[in-house]
Amino acid sequence: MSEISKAYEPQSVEDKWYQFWLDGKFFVANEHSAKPAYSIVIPPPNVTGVLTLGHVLNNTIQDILCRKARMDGKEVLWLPGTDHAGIATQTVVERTLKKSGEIKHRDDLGREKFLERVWEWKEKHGGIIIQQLKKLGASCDWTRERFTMDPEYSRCVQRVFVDLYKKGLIYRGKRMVNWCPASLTALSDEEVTMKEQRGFMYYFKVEVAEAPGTFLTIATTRPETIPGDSAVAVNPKDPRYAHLIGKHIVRPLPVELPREQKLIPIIGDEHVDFAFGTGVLKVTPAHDKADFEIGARHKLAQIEVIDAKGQMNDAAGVDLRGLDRFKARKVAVERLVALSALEKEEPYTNNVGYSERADVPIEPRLSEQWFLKYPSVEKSRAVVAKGEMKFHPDRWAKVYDHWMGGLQDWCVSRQLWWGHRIPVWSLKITSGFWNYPAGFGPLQKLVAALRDDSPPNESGIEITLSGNGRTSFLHKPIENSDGTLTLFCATTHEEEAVELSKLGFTQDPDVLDTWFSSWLWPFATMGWPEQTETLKKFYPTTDLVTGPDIIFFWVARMIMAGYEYMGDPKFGLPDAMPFQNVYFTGIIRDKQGRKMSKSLGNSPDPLDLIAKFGADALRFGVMRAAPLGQDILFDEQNVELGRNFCNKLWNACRFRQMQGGEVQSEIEPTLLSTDDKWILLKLDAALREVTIALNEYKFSDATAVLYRFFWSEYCDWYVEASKAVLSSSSRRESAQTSESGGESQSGLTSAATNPRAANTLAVIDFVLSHTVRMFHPFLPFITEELWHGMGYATDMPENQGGKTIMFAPWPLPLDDDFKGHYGLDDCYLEMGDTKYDLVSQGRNLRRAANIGASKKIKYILKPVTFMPPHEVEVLKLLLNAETVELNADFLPGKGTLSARNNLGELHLPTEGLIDIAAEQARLNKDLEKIEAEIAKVEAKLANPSFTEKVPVTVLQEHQQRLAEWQGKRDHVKTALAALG
RNA sequence: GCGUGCUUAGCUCAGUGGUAGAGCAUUUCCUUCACACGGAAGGGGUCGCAGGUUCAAAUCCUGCAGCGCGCACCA
Repeated sequence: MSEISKAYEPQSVEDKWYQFWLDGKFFVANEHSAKPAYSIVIPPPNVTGVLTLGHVLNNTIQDILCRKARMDGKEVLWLPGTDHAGIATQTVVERTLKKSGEIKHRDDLGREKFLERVWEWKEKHGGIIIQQLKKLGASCDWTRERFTMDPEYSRCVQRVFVDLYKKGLIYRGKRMVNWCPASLTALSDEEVTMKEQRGFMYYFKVEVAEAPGTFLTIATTRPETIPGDSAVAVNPKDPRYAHLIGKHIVRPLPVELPREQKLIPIIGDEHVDFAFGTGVLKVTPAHDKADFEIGARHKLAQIEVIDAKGQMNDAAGVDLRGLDRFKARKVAVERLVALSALEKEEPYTNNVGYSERADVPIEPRLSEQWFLKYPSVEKSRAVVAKGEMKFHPDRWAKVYDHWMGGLQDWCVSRQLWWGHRIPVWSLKITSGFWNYPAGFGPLQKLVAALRDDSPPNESGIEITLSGNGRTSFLHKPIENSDGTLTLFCATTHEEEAVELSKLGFTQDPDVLDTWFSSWLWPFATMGWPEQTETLKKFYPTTDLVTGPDIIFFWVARMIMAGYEYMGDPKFGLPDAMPFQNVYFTGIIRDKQGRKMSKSLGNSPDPLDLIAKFGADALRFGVMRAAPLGQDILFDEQNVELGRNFCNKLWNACRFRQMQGGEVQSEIEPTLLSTDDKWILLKLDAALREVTIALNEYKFSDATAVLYRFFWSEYCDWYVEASKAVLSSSSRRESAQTSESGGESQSGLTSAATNPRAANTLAVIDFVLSHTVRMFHPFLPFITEELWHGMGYATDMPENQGGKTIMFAPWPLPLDDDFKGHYGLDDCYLEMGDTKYDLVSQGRNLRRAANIGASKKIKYILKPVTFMPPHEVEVLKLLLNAETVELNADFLPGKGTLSARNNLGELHLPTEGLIDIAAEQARLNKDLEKIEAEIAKVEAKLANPSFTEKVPVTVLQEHQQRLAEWQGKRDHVKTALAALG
């Protein structure tokens, strides 16, 4: 702050200090530190993503928590990193390559070449979001940055997969999965969102084969799947249809098939709701989850009619073959009409599952995938239910519990290339396999293992093929329908993989769901499975800050992984749970309440906002608008307000700079004014409130307190009042040039020679140095600049604020000793408040008298008790008065406006300048209000049950209030009378 | 259907039993020597609706309505 600009310019400050923090290694966590640990792992953003306002919200909160923890003397680890985001990243790269005309399909490049391109893309774009987080001021330990596809991290993923496979928790199965026809991969249930869709319900009739002339009517929304129907189901209790069970109907499609090939049975199944539709359900086991289960119960054929791309296949018949499923729906309806089978169609709205990522309807599809039965479910559920791990706001605990209570196995395989390839190798064998010549080392072992019919555990056995201590896990062979066997072997070891390949095994082509890697994040980033010092020091982490939209995707799964892998006693950790507190942010929306989205274009670029207003302003604006647990409607005005606040802080410090004088000198108790005591007590209150708000994760409350304290209390009242001291002292010595080196630009200062002024500056320094520290977690850049610029760093020990405000101690509320020593009695709060209230009233009189704000005027004060000259000086200054004349016997004449409170009466003679009628109207309005209040309180006090039952303090309060209102009424009446 | 949150000033939101608050917007005045990214003074609300508990309800209870979110889902 050598040159003090009139307005704060964040651009010239922010990059400088960020580099300073990096150079000083202030973000680096020391796992050997004796300080208590505080840790957060970042929710890893998509490596090729860019910063959004959601990230700003999320990471500002984490940064506030970390910076506060550092100031509290904790050893802080904020562990950053990025996520490989399988589908999203692969899709982006694929689309880019297609756009450039380089490929038509990723097959044109092949797996390896394609992956090379994705890595190139990652190298090019991967750093962007990290750089953006730095712009925001994030105090992450960048030396520990991790990526979910780092070699060490990938090994963790493999290790966990193989371990769960060995435990029998991961299995392969042909099941109905959520298939995304756009991304051509299976998805987990969590990646499907239900959307309302307007369509039609089609009613078509079918003939009962055994009873010609008898027809059933079937209602369906998906007539294109008729060729895939292998039964018609009715409820066995349905009297309309029960007698038909066991008979057959003739399926209308495909039309070209002979009648006998289209006969499908009528079955009875409790699943059918006979109140819905016609009570007759077409069963398509290959294309509907519920139908699949009915099919399984009744051993129905699974007829696939839709392929992976969502197009009809040959089995759908000549009419539909090759058509997209939605086009096929129209054609199927046309065919039904042509057959006179369609009875009616009605507009119908139903919910359809959409792929969250690709935004296309999911196609339920039979396919072979890897599934996981979740581990450590009970512990994970209990820890939250019992409140050992706390969710904020806690209602999310219920959501979590509900989900944990209805867990479905997790489909973890994805038909993608970008991700962690599944570490399972398979080989289809025939009987000839058993006759391999003996002595062919590894193979013999394998054969021997298999011949030993009864593997030691149910799911498989551990073997070594490479012979160097590495092992693989050989799963129990799976029998195929053609009599062959498929062997599955899982390993984390390269050498074993080589051996397996030699034997003809091939690795599963699929990769794992991205969340299968990120659920290990809290410990895989800290060196697991080694027993690292980092894990010992920083696990379990303290807080997790994330959005509720990923509570199932990520939070719940991390808890389970934590228990499954960190529960091992060898770690000697106090607890296996990955974090002690989870703070769920709101979701950022635009000011119309819509979600931020690229297609709507309503998502401002945080970097633009930083460039325009500064990072501190963005942080403050977002924090101020983000109450606990509520969605945030974002408006650029919030950021503007943040900038204004920074500017206010800047200028308040600038004002102090201009006074010169010694920095942070001792405060002399005997010289403290009521204003000094008032602001010190207000500071004390603010410190308490902010500390409490932060402990409760109430960031918007905290910013509101900062704003109120600094702007409304410190700047609006204290600084203005302090000018009475600083300027009167200068007036007394007005002829003198300041001795403090020409710094007295404003002409206010002469602190060096005036002890009162010097003491005021000491109070200002005390307040500012506390304020700047209290603001630092929220506004890291400007506070670091001021900390050094104001000279507050100089007296501090090197590691406690001397070098950087980051390690300056968090300001504690004033203790009783301090208050006693400086005479900070609570009565000064009221004295200040009353004085400032009288000032406000006095200014109001000026308005009522239509006197311009800059005109110096004369007030007469009739004080209730003795009024020290200094207080009169303050009043004079705050009222912008030429004089405030003390007159205990003043009797207001006509045209004199008056205000009063407990301090006394303030009179403003107007010499007929006022609009009498307007003033009367104003006073009458006041009077009305006052009398209404008096009536209310009197009514209460007149009620015996009130006076009998109410606590004494409340009673007294009401009595006092009545007296106050009565006093006001008398005053207004007098004023009215004075007007004539 | 189940769960959950919201409904308070024109807007965005605080306020969990005892005198209705903030910021923005708005009106008027002021470019007074920290700040016009500023200062001063105003105006503006029967706290979604209906009951109940209580001396006392924006606040607690019940019901209803509207908006949002999550989960489940009937073809």
